[in-house]
Amino acid sequence: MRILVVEDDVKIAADIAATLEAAGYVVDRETDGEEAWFRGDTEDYAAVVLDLGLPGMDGLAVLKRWRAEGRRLPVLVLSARGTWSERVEGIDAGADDYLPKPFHMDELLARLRAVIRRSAGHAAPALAAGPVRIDPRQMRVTVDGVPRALSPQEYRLLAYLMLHAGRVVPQQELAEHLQGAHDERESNAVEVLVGRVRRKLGADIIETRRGFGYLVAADAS
Amino acid sequence: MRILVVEDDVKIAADIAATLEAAGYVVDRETDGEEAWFRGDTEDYAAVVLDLGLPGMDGLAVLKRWRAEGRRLPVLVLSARGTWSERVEGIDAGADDYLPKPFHMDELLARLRAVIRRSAGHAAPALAAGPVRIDPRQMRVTVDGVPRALSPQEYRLLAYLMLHAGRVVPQQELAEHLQGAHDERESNAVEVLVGRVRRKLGADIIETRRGFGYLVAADAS
DNA sequence: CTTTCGGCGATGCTGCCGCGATGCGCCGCA
DNA sequence: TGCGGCGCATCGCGGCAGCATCGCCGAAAG
Repeated sequence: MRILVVEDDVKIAADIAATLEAAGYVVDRETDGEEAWFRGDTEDYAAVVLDLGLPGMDGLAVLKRWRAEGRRLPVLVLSARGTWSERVEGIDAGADDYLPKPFHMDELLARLRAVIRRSAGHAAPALAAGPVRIDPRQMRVTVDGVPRALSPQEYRLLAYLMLHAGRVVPQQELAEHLQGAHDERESNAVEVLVGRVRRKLGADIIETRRGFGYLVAADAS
Repeated sequence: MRILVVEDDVKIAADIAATLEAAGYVVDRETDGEEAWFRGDTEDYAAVVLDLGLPGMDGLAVLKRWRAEGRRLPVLVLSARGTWSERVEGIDAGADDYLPKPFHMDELLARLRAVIRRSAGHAAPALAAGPVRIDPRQMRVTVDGVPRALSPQEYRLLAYLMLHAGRVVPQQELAEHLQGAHDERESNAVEVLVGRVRRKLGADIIETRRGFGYLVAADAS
């Protein structure tokens, strides 16, 4: 398993590389954005660990360029400033997961494994839960094979819930994911959005856990 | 949610405490490093806000001592000297996040929430005692495999008792854990809650120790 | 301009949770 | 041995938080 680590801070890069190598991966290191893009484009990696603050070309730009070309290799984004808006930006740019600094190496390993496994399981990373299927590349949603039109926000809500299928997601986490700023409970935006998705896809897709959050059941298979 | 604030500057500590309490947390304050270590070691906090410059025992030493003992509670480190080397030092010592002074209270709140959520999602193993199982991801409780619906408070009560299975938990400790506002015994909230959990899960799950507290038996295996 | 989207306030409903009242069992005490 | 105090169980009720739904409107996109 080859992993590309893109990180300009030498000390952090060395730490990550040591950890990954101890876990049995083969690690290539890169510090410059442009160079990183080239290597990710021409060589074959099981995954990329990508820092956002880079010389040459910004990490987000590298990621977007890969995605624009159709490169679908798993990318785990690191960022020093773990604000939610940045996280949304990273995910929107096509990151498979996001890890805010500081992090524990154990967590990096766990998430990296998850990302690789996910990409290995289905080459086309389509999410499915019950009768609902999501094709993230086309941004299309089908229920029992019948396509349904969702607005961008509705799509993001559903995708986030299905990405975390089997887990109760607090409404505050949803609110932060959809629009980073607003923390205080001053609107019912999430509830309205859930209602709209339910009307379009069916009421039984998203389950309400009063006082906890919302839940999309994971496939029993 | 109980938070331990370790900060020797009285004014700053008061500010932080006021902010956290306004956000709904229950705050314990500590100024001495040695004392802070003891409280963090013996009591149950959702997170710790830890200043580095302390009398008695240095903040980093406190943190390292917790980690050396295997205490995994989330720690948010504050420091007046926001140098990068110090930050690395704090992270290496096992801090979950680092916040250089001066900071905005909003940012403290945001990071604290992130730290708590991360620890809740990651470090929550599935609990089991007798026929009762708790799935923290789905916030769901099953008895002999049959799911039972619990309200948030009921869930927290049961989770706390099962986390401390095999130990008699005083009801005052339960009351403080559920919501520390009410100091002295002026209500029977805990007793009512225990009764409701019993009615939903079975009377023999939670045992009463008159005059001492409540007990969930640990698995004999 | 038309249309869609997303946010907001209003309203109603369900069920959570706190509280007082009452009852029961255990203990100490005269 | 009867009595009263204490700790806990149980019940019912009311306030209100949490959520669903509706309708409106400004903004942005086509």
